[in-house]
Amino acid sequence: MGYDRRMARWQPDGRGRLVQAALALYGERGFDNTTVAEIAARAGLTERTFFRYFADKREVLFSGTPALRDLLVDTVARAPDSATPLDAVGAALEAVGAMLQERREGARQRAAVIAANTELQERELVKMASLARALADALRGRRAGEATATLTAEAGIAVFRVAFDRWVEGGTQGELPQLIRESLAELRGVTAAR
Amino acid sequence: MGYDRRMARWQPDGRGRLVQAALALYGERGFDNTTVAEIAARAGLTERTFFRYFADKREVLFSGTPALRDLLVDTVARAPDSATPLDAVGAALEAVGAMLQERREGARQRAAVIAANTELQERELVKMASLARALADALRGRRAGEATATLTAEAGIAVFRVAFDRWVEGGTQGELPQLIRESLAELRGVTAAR
DNA sequence: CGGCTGATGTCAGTTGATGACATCATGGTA
DNA sequence: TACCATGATGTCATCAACTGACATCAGCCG
Repeated sequence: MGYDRRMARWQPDGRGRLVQAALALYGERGFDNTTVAEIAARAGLTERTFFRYFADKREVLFSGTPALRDLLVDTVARAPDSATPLDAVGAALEAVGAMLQERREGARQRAAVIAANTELQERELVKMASLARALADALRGRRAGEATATLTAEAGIAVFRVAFDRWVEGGTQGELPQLIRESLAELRGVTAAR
Repeated sequence: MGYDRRMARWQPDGRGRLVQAALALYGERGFDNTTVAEIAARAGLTERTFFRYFADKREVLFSGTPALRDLLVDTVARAPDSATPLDAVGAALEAVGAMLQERREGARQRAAVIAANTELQERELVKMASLARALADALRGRRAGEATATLTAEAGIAVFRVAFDRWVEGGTQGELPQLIRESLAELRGVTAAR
């Protein structure tokens, strides 16, 4: 009932199927022991098609990055004028933290896959760097100085990294947004004059 | 006179020749348009030999990293007990800055090659991350707390990045160690409570 | 009907990377 | 002296990541 009998030429959402297939295979057999051909096969597609959607074998794990970037940028932009750059970044990080606190299991599974492979860690660094750049741009949009923007953004990403690691390691206890607040406080302590 | 007439079977320092050849070719024709076979040929060696010295095509540009790491770690270790973690990191960064202030042209040439290619930027991020980890370890050796060590180290690397960019962009003016001091001061301003 | 478009497939080729095995000056040792 | 171990290199074969050129064909639109 309600079934659309027109034969679609292909199954829908090839891209999404590739993401799922890759995540599963990387988790089961490891990144190195998985070929692109196998991913494509599991998704009912071809190797060539995989490379149409993703620039390379790693990129398939990072399809969520643009959404994170948007959330960061929007949150910084919405911060009140009275907020310092670091305040605005803190709010943005907490927003991302809240988003990940849902998706909890998915985020951890993905983190485990990445932690198991150097090449994937490389790509993760690249993505983090791109988020830092986006944050810095957003701060410049708030009239922060060039160096201030870069430093605040990179320090913020470091804060996120620390909090995220704690979150992943620390079993069920601990909510990511809270861990982010704590880490940010520690950063403030670290840089305070004696 | 003093000429050693024993025919060495191979030219000396194959590794060094590969580094020079790669730097030259990457600079002339770009990283992508250079094959490993070409690098090896210019060095009078074989593709297979290249991969005995370097894990991959990029790694050849980062042979200096261990020296930097050692300098950072040693400087942190030598910092007086009275120094805060951030003070110690600042001293270490300045030491590296002084080292690069020599080698000036070499450092810039290398930076230009890396700036021209995404894959190389990736690897640079990896190296920076490894330096951050080394710094954090050194701080833990000074009894800094876990999070404090990580945050200080990563913030320090961010400071270095900002200073280095300014140094590279800013023509002849500006000494790297001085730029590092300035950037560190800006970090302190950024994180100061209002 | 007929042509255009977009998602996919097919095929061939380049290159980065790795394993297995060969070569042979050097340097020590029987 | 003769011999053998070693280490740096070479040769060959192979895999898998990626890329370019071209083919297919359902659905849509005029």
